[in-house]
Amino acid sequence: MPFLMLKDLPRYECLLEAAKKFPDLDPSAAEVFLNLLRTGDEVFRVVENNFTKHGLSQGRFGVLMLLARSSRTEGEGKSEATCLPPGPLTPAELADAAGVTRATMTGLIDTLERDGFVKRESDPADRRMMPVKLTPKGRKLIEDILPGHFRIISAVMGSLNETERKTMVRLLNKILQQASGLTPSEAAHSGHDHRN
Amino acid sequence: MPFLMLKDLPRYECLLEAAKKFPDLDPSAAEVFLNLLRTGDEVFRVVENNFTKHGLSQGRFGVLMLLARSSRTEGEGKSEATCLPPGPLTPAELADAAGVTRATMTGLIDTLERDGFVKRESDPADRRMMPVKLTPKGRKLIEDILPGHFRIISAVMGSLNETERKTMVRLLNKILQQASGLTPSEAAHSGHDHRN
DNA sequence: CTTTTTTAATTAGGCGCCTAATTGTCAGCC
DNA sequence: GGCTGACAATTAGGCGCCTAATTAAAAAAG
Repeated sequence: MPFLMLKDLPRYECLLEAAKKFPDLDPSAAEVFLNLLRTGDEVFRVVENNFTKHGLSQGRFGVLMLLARSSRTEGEGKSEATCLPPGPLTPAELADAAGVTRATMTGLIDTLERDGFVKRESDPADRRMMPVKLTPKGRKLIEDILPGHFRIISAVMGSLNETERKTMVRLLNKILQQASGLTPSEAAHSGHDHRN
Repeated sequence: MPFLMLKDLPRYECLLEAAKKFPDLDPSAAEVFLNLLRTGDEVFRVVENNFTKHGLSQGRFGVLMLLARSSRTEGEGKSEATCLPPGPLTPAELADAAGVTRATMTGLIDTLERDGFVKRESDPADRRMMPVKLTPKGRKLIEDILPGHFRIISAVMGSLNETERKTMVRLLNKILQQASGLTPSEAAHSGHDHRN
């Protein structure tokens, strides 16, 4: 999540000091904000670092995961373990599930296909569709990576007990809810909507 | 923090189910992990969205902030409100403070200078140095953006009370500590950094 | 049936981030 | 003096992400 966050966060006293010049600055809110992005960045780097060893990135890994989750239940009736519909997925479905644009997904699939991890097929029923399938090589890669990936996640969260984990999830979701309400382009100011 | 995280996180039951196939998967750890990255991503998008309206990005904003914090105290003795040494900063100092490589910083300064927000100067004492200074235009931009930026942060964190904010910061720091120990540069013994 | 609209995927072009290699400068040592 | 190593900044090339424009095909409207 390379987003240029400060390596060394300002101390809380600095935020208090800065708030004197900026009445809109809420020191404790800013502190949570900075720590959230800083920690997210660091955790992101740790897992991405692991992917790099296998020639992947977070984005490429995400695509393979979605495909693996989808195709694991192929032929079986339900998708209990994957919570995803079975069968190959289209670039549009992958983009929506991953939260990136379709143009971005095209690029990801391009390189994944070039490296032999996935394969584009054609849908006879609708020739606009280009369903994507995992190749055996891609399946092997994801299965090789996953155990280590899970161990890393477990290690990173290892200092939190179950109660703390529940608390984290609850508070993160509160923030996510608030942020999601502000995502649609210009809901910037608190409460005022001046669209023409 | 565009890192391709799942738009809809797997439900906890799905993680439990998946753990049957992967003994290394710790469901509650994975849940915190997914929520952390998802929330970080969303918050990142909200603030970045605001920057975009002013023709900035998170990275460009970060550089301007560092320069503003540094130059605000120029001439005065201390840097209480900024916690940064006064005067212009070199690309290397900016890169270290921002947590990006020097090559990345060169690119950021390139576009910021092209747009007239900063200016490269030359250091007569050491001609390798190219200290960067904020232009009046750059200073005006950052001062125009900051109030809205602070209001957005305040709004995003608005649903957390002071106790919850303290808890978040404490738990995030626990995670950050663990994660920092797993980054390769410091993870190896002796903490020496061979980058560059 | 033909035209228009919608939709899937891609292309084109830009920025931010990276690593590796390069250029220019300083500093130490013969 | 001249050589060598360290360091600042940059360049070159790649990936991931974006928006806007394009192409092709299906669906809807006349």
